[in-house]
Amino acid sequence: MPPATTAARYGSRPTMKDVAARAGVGLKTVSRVVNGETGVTAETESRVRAAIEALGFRRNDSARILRKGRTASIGLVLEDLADPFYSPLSRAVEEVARANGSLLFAGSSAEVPEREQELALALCARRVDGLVIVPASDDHRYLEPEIAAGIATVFVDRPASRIDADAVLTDNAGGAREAVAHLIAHGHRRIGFIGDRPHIHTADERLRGYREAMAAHGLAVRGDWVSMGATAPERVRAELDRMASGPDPVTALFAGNNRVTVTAVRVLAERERSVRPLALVGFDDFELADLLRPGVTVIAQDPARLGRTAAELLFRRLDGAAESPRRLELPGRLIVRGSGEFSPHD
Amino acid sequence: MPPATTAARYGSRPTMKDVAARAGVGLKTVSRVVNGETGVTAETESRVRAAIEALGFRRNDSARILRKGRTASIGLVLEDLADPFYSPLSRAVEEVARANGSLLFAGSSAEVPEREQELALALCARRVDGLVIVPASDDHRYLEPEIAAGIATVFVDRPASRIDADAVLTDNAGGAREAVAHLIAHGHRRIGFIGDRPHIHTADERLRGYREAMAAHGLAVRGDWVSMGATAPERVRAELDRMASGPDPVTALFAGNNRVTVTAVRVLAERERSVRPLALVGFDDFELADLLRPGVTVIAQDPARLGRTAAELLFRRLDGAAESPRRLELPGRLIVRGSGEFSPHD
DNA sequence: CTGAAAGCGCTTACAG
DNA sequence: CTGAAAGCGCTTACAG
Repeated sequence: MPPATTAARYGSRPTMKDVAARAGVGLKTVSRVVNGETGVTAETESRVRAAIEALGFRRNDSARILRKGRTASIGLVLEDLADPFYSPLSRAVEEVARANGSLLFAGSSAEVPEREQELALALCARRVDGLVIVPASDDHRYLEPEIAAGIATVFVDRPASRIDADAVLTDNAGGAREAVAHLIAHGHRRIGFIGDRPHIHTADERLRGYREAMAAHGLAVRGDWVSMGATAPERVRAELDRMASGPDPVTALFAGNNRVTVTAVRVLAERERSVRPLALVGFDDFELADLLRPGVTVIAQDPARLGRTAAELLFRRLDGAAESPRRLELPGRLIVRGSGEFSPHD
Repeated sequence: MPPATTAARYGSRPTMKDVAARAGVGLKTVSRVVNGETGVTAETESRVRAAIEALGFRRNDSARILRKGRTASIGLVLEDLADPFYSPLSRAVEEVARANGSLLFAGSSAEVPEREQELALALCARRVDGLVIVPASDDHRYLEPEIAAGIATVFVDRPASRIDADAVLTDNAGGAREAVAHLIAHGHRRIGFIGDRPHIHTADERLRGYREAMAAHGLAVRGDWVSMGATAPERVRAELDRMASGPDPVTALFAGNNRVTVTAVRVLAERERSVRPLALVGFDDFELADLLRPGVTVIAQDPARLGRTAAELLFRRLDGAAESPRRLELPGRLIVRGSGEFSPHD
């Protein structure tokens, strides 16, 4: 038997028009029923519902969106969906979106500026209501027309560059100061810092905090105690080996992020027991840090809270909050577990 | 100076019509330029481009989508975006989507069947081209009309229930057999199994593999050696304490997933050194498993490969591959690190 | 090479 | 309580 209406063809779908025809009512009446509006007789409504059921109709929200303005979707652009730091952030953004009736587009920039821009603009072309961005680019002027056109945008983890925009950050410099002060309090004077590539905002801020804490305690920083660059294990390993050897080795390391910390833990675990243990404090907490021996002392960020805060600010903007851009800073938190409490003489 | 066109108002945007008016050409000509079609004089084209530039026009892809059919977007529904097992899977799906010119909607079901359904249907209403689903529900008949209407759907990690659909899975039973055989080969006869809640497909399959391996070696399984349920730490801790004590304690544990394994590691680490060490093999690998002492022996899945395989199958379907639903199984891989190689006499 | 008309599937504004 | 018309911003099919 051939299909009764176009709607029954594979790959095509019934529309409100089809439902209206089958129920013998006008298009607008179907729309009323589908949207739960008042002013439809119970009898009419049940005829419409029967037609919807029989045809397997489901409203096309893409069409609805075109007519309505808001798309009830937001976009998230970050470095890497799979990164254990960013995945709780994503989840938090998603939860807030859900609570506000929005769907979430998610995409990874892989820390490539062009990919960030491509993704963000593709999302703008879809007319997402708003954007949460962990920036990879160092120039966000490309977003100015989009923001002016009404796409609310909140940056998270790192601020926007060359435009004035909302941002939710961790107090990176403050956390770094606390980490380094902790090592100093345990007697260290020669403290190394291995961080991510310079010009990444968080890396620069943590370096600043390191320098400030050293200066505040009257300690000079030797050039070869600081290393900024890719967080690839080979580089971190080589730099740590270098800093920890020679006539005047560092006695403690402040690791600038998660990946550096993990490599440092590996390197330290491999060193012979005879060698004096190096103290270690890392920026960013990570799963199982407490199960390692020694446990790893860290400055913990709260990525879920970063995401939640950013998304909530986004939806406040969408609800009309029109003050000038804000920068929110969340504190880091020192978690003492053992690796940061060796004295230089242990 | 008041804005020259409606397009300049805050929150509203120029359309092709505005561009056409400004450039003094027809709508279709603008469309041709925007879409890089041929058959436009260089002179006309540059007039159009100038108008686009001046107005800050960006094509509204939502409108385009409505007219074209394909939305160039796919949806991903999984248990938890932030879970370290699923986040590489998400990233892999995203990469394949990107390679195929699609954007990705992502959402977490939180293992709640109603949330899975709500999310999946919301995505269908947006008319995503396809769906990758890690199911939480045990009845997917609600998706039948959507699939029939042309929304390609691939299940991953767990199969669909009550409908016939594509699925990409790990060979859970096979992996579990290998894990348990490994413990048996190291001399264990009394082996416990703590798994996730029954009726979760992967949990049931791993239990099956455990039983099969025991049976294959002529070993009976005592009822109190098996515990299926929520993977909350308190429960796992209590069950492990129970199994490892009493007159006839287990000498080895096969942990049914990541979360169970981590809790087991904690519990074992807390036991006094005097107690005989329990051997442990976990299902699922996890970061730093090699840095723990002892390193944790696991059956590793490849979540990124699961995601990639599922997404690639999805796009093959979208390109017209219309064979009947397939079930692909990827192998697990035993990684020996120390925790699974204690004999019962150590 | 160029453009006017119709239509994608809805909602809005209005009339009966 | 109900529905016909217009329109959201594009693309398609067609004509000049």
